[in-house]
This record gives sequence, C-alpha cells and structure tokens, in this order.
Amino acid sequence: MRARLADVAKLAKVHPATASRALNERTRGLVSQETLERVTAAAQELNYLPDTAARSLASAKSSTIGVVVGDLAVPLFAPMIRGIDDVAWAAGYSTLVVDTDNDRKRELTHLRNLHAQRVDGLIVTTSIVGDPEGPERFANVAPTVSLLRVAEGSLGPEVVSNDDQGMRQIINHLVEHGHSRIALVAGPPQVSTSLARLRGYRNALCDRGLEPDQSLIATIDHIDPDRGREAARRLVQDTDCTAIVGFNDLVTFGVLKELRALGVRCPDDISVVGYSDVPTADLVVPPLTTVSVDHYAMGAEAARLLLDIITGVSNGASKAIQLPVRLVERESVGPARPRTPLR
Amino acid sequence: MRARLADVAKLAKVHPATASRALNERTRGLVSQETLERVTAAAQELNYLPDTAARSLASAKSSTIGVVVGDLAVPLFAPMIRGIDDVAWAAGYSTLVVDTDNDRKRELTHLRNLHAQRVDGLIVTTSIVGDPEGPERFANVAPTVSLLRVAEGSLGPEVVSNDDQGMRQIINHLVEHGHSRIALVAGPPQVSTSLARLRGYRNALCDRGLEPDQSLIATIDHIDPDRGREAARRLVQDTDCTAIVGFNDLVTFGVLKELRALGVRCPDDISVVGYSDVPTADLVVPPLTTVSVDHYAMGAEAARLLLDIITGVSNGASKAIQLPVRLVERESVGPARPRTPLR
DNA sequence: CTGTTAGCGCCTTCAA
DNA sequence: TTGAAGGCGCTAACAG
Repeated sequence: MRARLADVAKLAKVHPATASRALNERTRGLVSQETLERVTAAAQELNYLPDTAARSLASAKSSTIGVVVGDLAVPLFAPMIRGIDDVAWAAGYSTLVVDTDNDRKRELTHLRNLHAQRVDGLIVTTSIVGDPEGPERFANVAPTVSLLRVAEGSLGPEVVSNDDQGMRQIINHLVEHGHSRIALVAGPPQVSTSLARLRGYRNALCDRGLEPDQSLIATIDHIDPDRGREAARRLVQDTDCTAIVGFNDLVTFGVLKELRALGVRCPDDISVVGYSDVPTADLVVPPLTTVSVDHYAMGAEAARLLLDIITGVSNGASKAIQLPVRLVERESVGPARPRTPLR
Repeated sequence: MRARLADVAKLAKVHPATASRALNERTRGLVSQETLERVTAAAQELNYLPDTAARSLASAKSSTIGVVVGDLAVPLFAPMIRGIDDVAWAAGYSTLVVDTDNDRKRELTHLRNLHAQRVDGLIVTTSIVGDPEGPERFANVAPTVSLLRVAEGSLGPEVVSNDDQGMRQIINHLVEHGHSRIALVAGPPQVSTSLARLRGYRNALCDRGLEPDQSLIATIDHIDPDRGREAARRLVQDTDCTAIVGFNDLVTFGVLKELRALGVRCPDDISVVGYSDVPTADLVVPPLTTVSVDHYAMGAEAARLLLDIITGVSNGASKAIQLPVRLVERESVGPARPRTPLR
C-alpha cells in the first residue's frame, strides 16, 4: 500500500503533525532544520505523495484552478493553457481544463463539476457580450478571471490582447501599401474580440483620414472558414475593396480560398490580412500576413492575476490587462491595385 | 456556506447515510422510492453538490482518469479528448488532461501529480517505442490504456488506428493513378505510428507487385513541417518519384510548401498524400488528399476500454483495438507523370 | 430498507 | 519547536 503521512512521521520519529508542517511549503518555517531534513528524507525513502483529496478536505481548499475553454481544437488554446499551467504549477496549483464545445448545457455541467471540485479559481475564455447572468454563473463557483473574451460591461478582472493596437498596425501597413478601400470581415457581435477589432478598425481608419464605409464591412455569425468564404465573395463582387482584413486566421483561410475560387489573385489583385498568427498561417498560399498574439503570455498573465486574487494579494477589482500584439509581415499583402466590383 | 450532506439529510428527515445512498447512482437501489424522492428534492432545494474531495477520501477512489498528451496544439487531440470526456462523463468520471510538451521531465512531474490525485486510470498518448521503463512508469500510477501511440512490445491494452489499412488505401489510390515510384516521408522511429505506417507502406507496395525502394524513403527525426520540406527536397532532387506520401498532414504541409518553392507543381508534376485529415487539410493548396482518422472515436474507445478495466468488467490484458480509417480524396493526387531527378 | 458507527488521510487549532 | 486532539464531508461496513 501507498505510504501515508503517519508512515513518514514514524520513520522520521516525529508526530504526524510535525511531518505535515515540514512537508508543507507554508508551514515549513515552524520546524527545526534537523527534523525538516529527517522528514524530507523519510518522505523520499517511502516515496510519499500526499493524498490531494485528504489535503483538500482538511484544508478546505483544492489548490486547483478551473479553465473553461470553448473549443480545444482552436489552436490558440494550446499555448494559452501552457501559460496558465506553468504559472499555476509554479505556485503549487493544479489546473483542470474543461472543453465546453461552445455548448451552454455542457458548460453548465462542467461548471457544476468544477464547483463540486471546489476549485479555488476560474479562468474563463467563453464570455459572451451582454450575457447578464454569465459573469455571475462563474463568480458563483469561484473567483473568476476572464481571458481572451470578456462580457463587456462586467467589471471583473480580465486579460485580453490589444486589438486596437493590432488593427492600427494592420491598417497602417495597408495604407502604406497604397490601400484605401479596406474591407473587414467582422466576427459575430456576441464575441467581444469582434467588437474590439471592429472598433480598432474604425479608429485606425479615422486616424488615417479614411472614412469607414459600412458597405466594406461584412459581418459573419459564425467563426468558420466557410463564413469567411461567403463574406469574401460578397466583398469582391459587390465592392471595389483592394484589401480584406479577416476577423481571425481561420476565417481568413476561407477568404483566401474563395479568392482563389473566384480567380482573384492574392496579393496581386487583393491583399489579405489575418489575425492571431496560428501555426499554419505561414503554410497556406500565400503565407498570411497577420497579427501575432502571444497566447502563452496571455495565459500566464491570467493565471498570475487569478492567483493574486485567490491569495488575497490583490482584490483584482476591475483589473484589466491588455497585452501588446505585433504585425507579422508575410506575403499576402501587396501594393494596392484599383479594381471594380466583379458584378 | 455551502450545503453539506448532513443538511440535505436533515431537510429530508433521514440519516446522512441514507441521503448518501439516495444520491449515489450505484447505491440508489437500496433506498425506498419515497425517501429517494424526498432526498432528491431536498438536495435540489439546497443546491447540494457533493464535495469530491470528501467523496474520494471516503471511497478511496477519485472517479477521475488522467489523460497524458504530448502537445495539446496538435489538432487531433481536441476531438480525441472530447471522445474520452464524453464516455468518461457518462460513466461518472472526470478527466484530468495534462500536456507534457513532449518533455520527459514535465511528464514525470505531471505523473506525480496524477498519482497524488489518485487517478483511477490513465490514458497515455506519449508512449515511446522501445522505452523499457515507460509502460511501468504509467502502470505504477494506475491502470493504463495506450492511445494512438504505443510502446510496441508491451502487451498492455491499446487503441490505435489501422495504419496498415490506411497505407493500403493510399497506395492503391496512387497505383490506380498510374504511380509506381511512390516515396514516403517516414516519421521518427521512436513513434509507433511511424513504424506502423512504414510497415503498411511496404506491405501495400508488395501487394501491388511493387518493389519497395529504400532510396524512396526519407526518414525525419522530428514531426515538423520543416523536416517535411527537407525530406521533400531530397526526394525531388535525388529520385524520380512521382508521388510523395507524408507521415502526417503537418509534415505534408511542409512537403507542399517545398514543392512550390522548387517550382514543382502538385498534382501535375508530383502527387502528394497526407495522413490524419486535420481541419486545415482542405484549406491548403491544393486541398490535400489524406487519410481520415476518427480521433473522437479513438478517444471514446480508449475511455471505454479503460473504464472496463477499472470497473473490472474486463481485465484488459493485451486487448488491442484498431480503428478503421478512410481515404479522403481531394486535389493533391493526379495521374503519374514520369520525371527525372532534379539533379 | 434505514440508522449506527467508524474511519478515509490530512491539517489545524490548542497546549505544552 | 513539537505533540495532542479534533474534525473536514463523505462512504462503508454492520446491525437492526
């Protein structure tokens, strides 16, 4: 059978309580150097691993944080989770990630489980804009940090990328290549990043003295390459745009595909820019110019923020962190070439 | 404060033990219909959620299975994890997935944690061929099912895809298009799928009366698009191959990219086939013909197998499940056109 | 079918 | 600095 604390204590010839103190980071200071060594040695020898269940029960904390993700298949989550993991682990916390498949019912079930696990905190990437009970549902389980997507309006702690900056970089880059008819494939409005990027797009255009033209904005209701294709078709057929900015890389892949299907060359006829810099962005044709977001850093930052809140270092009230982004120039942007709508 | 079992019991006017029985799937039969209803109602009313830690401690089982993954960013893991999740949940088990970043030290740390969590079982996707202590390291923690990759030689339960069938389909497809000089970018030999696909390739060629030619096999030491590029260059320059089969889609994306860089058209000059059918496989140029593996099903199957072992339904001894695969024809394969090495 | 009685393995007061 | 005692919330025998 596995070694228990009592076994370690016996081997070290101390009381279990003392062994406990020696083995716990936080209480280690209460123990003499010598016993500490004896206990540590004994634990090592017996290959002792504290039982997390017992520990949670006794200490009334799980040392676990829950991570709620909408779709693990979205490539940006992998680095993000690693970022979370790394700082959580360093602080002695485990991480429990659940994939809701973007399904409300699944989310609820998972949330119940996280609740039952008594997670000490929550990192949520599935916030919906304007969802009134959303934030509460999470906060009801444990202190929550919103990551990537936010509810907009709730004032909880959050970590997002600086989409205003990102859009500005894109627009500047495009304008420098002579573009002035710049179209946007805007994401679904219930996703906060859609709004943030749309705002950034408008602001950046204005800053450059360009009038935002509503007809150049194609809004999609689903983050999917096919919606990107449809949007691109409309844009190419109905407008004289010389550049298309996609909501994110995935959608932009669809844009690229449709352009090809339409016989429109990129970047010769139309320039294209994505957003996120997913790993395959430089594998498509042409390699996609896009905005690189440091998802690992975002995850790490969110974990740090959450741990500060959990441990009481910060109350986290309405602390909002915005991480910088960076334009990655590849081959999908070229000089503007004036064109007329296809039909 | 949160409701405890005692609160529910009091409200339902029964003993806590009875409430416990009523609330547990397995012991529910031991309780009268009427008390069951009372207890359920009380639990509902108090919004009772059993404390998993206490439950684990008392029952000496965590109802949790650990999933060890090498790199969450690899797209096939998302559906796989969902498959695992779905059947695990249905059986009342939670799932704890850890990303080892393909790093041995990280794997060890995570394994320690899973051990401390007292996971009831393990699904491992990071098995290394010929690693003698590998299987033991895992088995030491909990009953283990190998998924996707196996250690080859250990006789534990495992779930893999039928790579022999997959390769056969690819080779047949290619032969039907007139190819006979078919090259293979073989994966790293410590990965079991590399070996399985290599075997499948050889077998399929033989079946078609084609002599396997060692010079047509380029082995890479890392699963990475860039290695795919290098391999493709060698193959194109040094051999007269008219088709290239990649170890998996990611590597094959690199092959495609290199062909383009070399001015070799696909599929006009050289046909290309991938493996796995990742979501972006039809977004590249040309859309990639590849073998579709049902990763969701693989995950589900693995979870089922593991649960059978945990619950004693099966001893699982050397049970090996092979899931069928299916060729997805897109646009990267065309008729063979004889060619000479580029140099 | 239900109540009683003991812990599960650990942490955390309290005293010494 | 260490030992003693109690309990975290639940399940699992065993009676009844």
